Amino acid sequence: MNRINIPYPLREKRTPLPKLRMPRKSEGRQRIEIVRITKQSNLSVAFSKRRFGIFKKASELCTLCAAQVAIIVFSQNQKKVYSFGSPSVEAIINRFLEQSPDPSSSRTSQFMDLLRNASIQELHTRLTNMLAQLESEKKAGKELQKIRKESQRNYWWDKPIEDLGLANLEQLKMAMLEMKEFAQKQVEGHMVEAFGSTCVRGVDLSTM
Amino acid sequence: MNRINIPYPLREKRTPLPKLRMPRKSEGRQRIEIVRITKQSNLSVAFSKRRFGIFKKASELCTLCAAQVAIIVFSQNQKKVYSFGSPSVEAIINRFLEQSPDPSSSRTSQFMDLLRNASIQELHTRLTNMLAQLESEKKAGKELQKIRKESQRNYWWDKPIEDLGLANLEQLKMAMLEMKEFAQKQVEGHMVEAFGSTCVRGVDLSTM
DNA sequence: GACTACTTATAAG
DNA sequence: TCTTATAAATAGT
Repeated sequence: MNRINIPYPLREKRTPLPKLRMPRKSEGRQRIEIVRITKQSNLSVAFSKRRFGIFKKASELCTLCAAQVAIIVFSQNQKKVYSFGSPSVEAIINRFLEQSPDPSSSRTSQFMDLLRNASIQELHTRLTNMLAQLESEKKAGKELQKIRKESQRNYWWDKPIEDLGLANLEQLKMAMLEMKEFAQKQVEGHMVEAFGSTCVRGVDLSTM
Repeated sequence: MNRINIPYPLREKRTPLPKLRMPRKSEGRQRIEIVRITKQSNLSVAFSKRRFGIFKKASELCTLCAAQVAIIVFSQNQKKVYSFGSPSVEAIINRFLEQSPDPSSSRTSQFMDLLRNASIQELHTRLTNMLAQLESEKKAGKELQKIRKESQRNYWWDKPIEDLGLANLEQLKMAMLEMKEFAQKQVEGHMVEAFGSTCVRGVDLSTM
């Protein structure tokens, strides 16, 4: 990792004898699209490597910045759980849950809670997934619709993206409309705040 | 990031006129020890960058490997909490704690009710009005925006909710428009369903 | 809030 | 697993 990385074309020039130059032993790391990996073997190795990478990064963040971090990862089939926590997953979960705001009966508050905790990221992630899924499905020319037992489902946002149906998409649309409302509320709140009034707690929206 | 990285010594050789060669603009990234950063300013920026990096990695892991990930980060002074969750932090925490799902009290259930109770017509009307208002607010608020201490934040999702500025709301709006467009396309058109996956609950915990 | 030149992560094999 | 070549993250400016 620490060796000087000489681009191949340049290195090639430094090799006088074409016959002697080493053939590429590998194409090296290739850029990949952030789309569901289809090949199971690739998925497994990527999952391991990346999970490890994230945990390592988290560990570094804790040390470098005196932060407290908890990470929970469910594998694809949800058979396994991997976790990282400093000082401990449970301690951090408790802290996180403690500072949960009281449930409110107002629609806006409910929605704010949702947004605060997950929704933008969640929806965005799902959107990305859906687009990717749609593209690949188009490419593959598949249009098979499986009949499934909807009855055993819970809520659509708890399901894998590929399980979303038309009715669910309508709900998604409505959810997004609600988000717009939320945005407007924020603008209003922003204006108010600028004039000296305040509110609110310090939990933020999750990232994309 | 994607540009070819030509090692400086080589690039220098390719520059015939010494006078014209660019002086090093920076030392570039330096290796650091994974030890608590003492300088507060450095710590802050490192915290932001790395936190973002981890969340991004987590997001990628979710998409690439169909994993479910939750991350909670308490900042150094523990004044702020940052979280990432796909599908949601709470859903994953619940799974992690192996709590029995209680649909009637969950946020997703609240959200479901919220969606059920709203009429599309109503939301559309309100949406139209809100968009118009948002536009005008955006222009009118530019001045106020400047006055606020937006100083060195990078991404809106890094901010506590009360700090969302108009520009950030614009991004939020864009994200929502994006999702809305997609949802409508899907509703009007076709939805591709794939394989039926089932909800299993994780059992054995393993840690890194 | 952008850059640059590094270090680090990782896709392929 | 292990290596290689490249993509991506990021320390310092």
